Amino acid sequence: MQALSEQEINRRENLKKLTELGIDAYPSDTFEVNATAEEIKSNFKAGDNTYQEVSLAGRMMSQRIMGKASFAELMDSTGRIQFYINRDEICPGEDKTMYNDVFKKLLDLGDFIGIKGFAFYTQTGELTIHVKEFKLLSKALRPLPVVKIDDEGKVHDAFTDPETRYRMRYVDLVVNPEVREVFRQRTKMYNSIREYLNVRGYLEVETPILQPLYGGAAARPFKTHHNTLDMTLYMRIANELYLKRLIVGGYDGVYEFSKDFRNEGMSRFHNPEFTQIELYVAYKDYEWMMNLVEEMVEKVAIDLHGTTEVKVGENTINFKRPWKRYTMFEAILAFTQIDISEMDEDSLRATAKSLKVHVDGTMGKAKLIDEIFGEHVEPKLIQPTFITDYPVEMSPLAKKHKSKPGMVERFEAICNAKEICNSFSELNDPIDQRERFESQLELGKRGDEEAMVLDEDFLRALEYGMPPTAGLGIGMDRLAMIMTNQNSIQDVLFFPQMKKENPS
RNA sequence: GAUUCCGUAGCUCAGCUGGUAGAGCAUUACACUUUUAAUGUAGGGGUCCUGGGUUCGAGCCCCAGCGGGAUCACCA
Repeated sequence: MQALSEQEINRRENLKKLTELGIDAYPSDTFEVNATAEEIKSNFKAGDNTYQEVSLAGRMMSQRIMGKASFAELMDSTGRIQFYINRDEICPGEDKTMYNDVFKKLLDLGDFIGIKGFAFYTQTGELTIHVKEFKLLSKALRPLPVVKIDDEGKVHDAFTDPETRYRMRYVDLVVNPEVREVFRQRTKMYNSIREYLNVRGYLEVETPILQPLYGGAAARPFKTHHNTLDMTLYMRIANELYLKRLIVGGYDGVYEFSKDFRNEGMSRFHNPEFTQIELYVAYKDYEWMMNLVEEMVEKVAIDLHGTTEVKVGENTINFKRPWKRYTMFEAILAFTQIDISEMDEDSLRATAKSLKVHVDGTMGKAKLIDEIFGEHVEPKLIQPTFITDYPVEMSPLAKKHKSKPGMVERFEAICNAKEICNSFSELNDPIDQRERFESQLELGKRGDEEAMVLDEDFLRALEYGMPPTAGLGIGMDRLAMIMTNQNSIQDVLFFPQMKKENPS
């Protein structure tokens, strides 16, 4: 253990002195709370008879001691409120210990206390709790960063170091209320989606995270081992194949908020564990699903912001239906003025080169189209936009297009230049599915580490028959970044993955 | 993985051309019964990320490592 800092030593000494005074710094009894800072602030008016016997609990975040009276701030989960303490009211008798020693010296910033008293306005007009008694609820042995806000609302000495904020999120949450709000919004987003789907009768389910075969996406997995069964297990990269098994089993609609794991690079858009929601609905197709996505995401925006407009960085994104729809070819035509819909592989490669897109010899038709799109279209799609009809080679689990050869019935929604969802009419032809898996195996043999593996049990399930089904995956972290205007995935994950901390 | 910037007190940050460590807040002591970035006075607090090197002398220059951010590449 590292040597204690001066302030940590002081706090430990204060703890000892409190114990000597017979004060338990970590009492076990409940402290009854009957009001919150926010509630009092929004409801109390001077002269009211309300809030005259309040009881609040939280951390003491600042102290302004003026001799025999003091002002301090209490922060509970709803916000901060000032309180006032007067020596002779706290200590009516001869013994002034509770004020002179306990309040003024032995309490430290960050300690949890409970206060009882009444609400009033000070001479300067600040809503304040006049404290009649207080109680230490839990002592903080480490000092918090001190962030101050002046009367113009300017923040001084903000706690901003990203490394410390992510490693010690608990501290970040204590001192940065806007961070607490981001995660409230994230939960609200989940609730909004859950509500939308539950109302429609879809069943929220749980499927295995530890899987004997990883499937449903193209990615490298985390590998682990079960001792008793002596078998290799993988952390799921997607839950698609399990949810489809449930559709085979007879449910009309199933969804799961799925923590998925991919053993790949990290960036401000990528964390090794991340969350997708996947939804599968029987007897529907991708056109139907497009309407659902529009409606559901529009609802999320309204539930979070009261409007369909959301500010993200420099942009204002409007989720109001209907969203723009392009086929892949139309989108490329619109942004490059080149019609590639009739091109063979050679002219595609030439076109890609002329557009300064990176090409190499291993790229097939599908990959070339994808590169052109990624380079020249995606970065320009700020407002929510559907891109439909992808080449079959890139979508081994999607159904072939009903009228366009070589294409599958698939769409992605792009927003703020990033994919936020991926969806298709699910492939339910077991023979076609086997062939697609087999061509994936070929890719794997040629060294593609992300190629899908063949899942015999999934094929067996399809052979029992899966109804026509529309499937959807939404990257919840990406959506949260947009909905809460955060620049990095680390800012919408409580505990983003970090390297090992320095031992010093 | 590549490039680039960064790492100094509990927090936020200065630190010049290499000359022996600074500020504000926090902390300690005293004063102060309606303050609010409270105030006044006086003090204490440092493995300058780690390890090497150059130098009479390194927070600063060089090399290596660790950690973080940004950008790029693969991917959601």
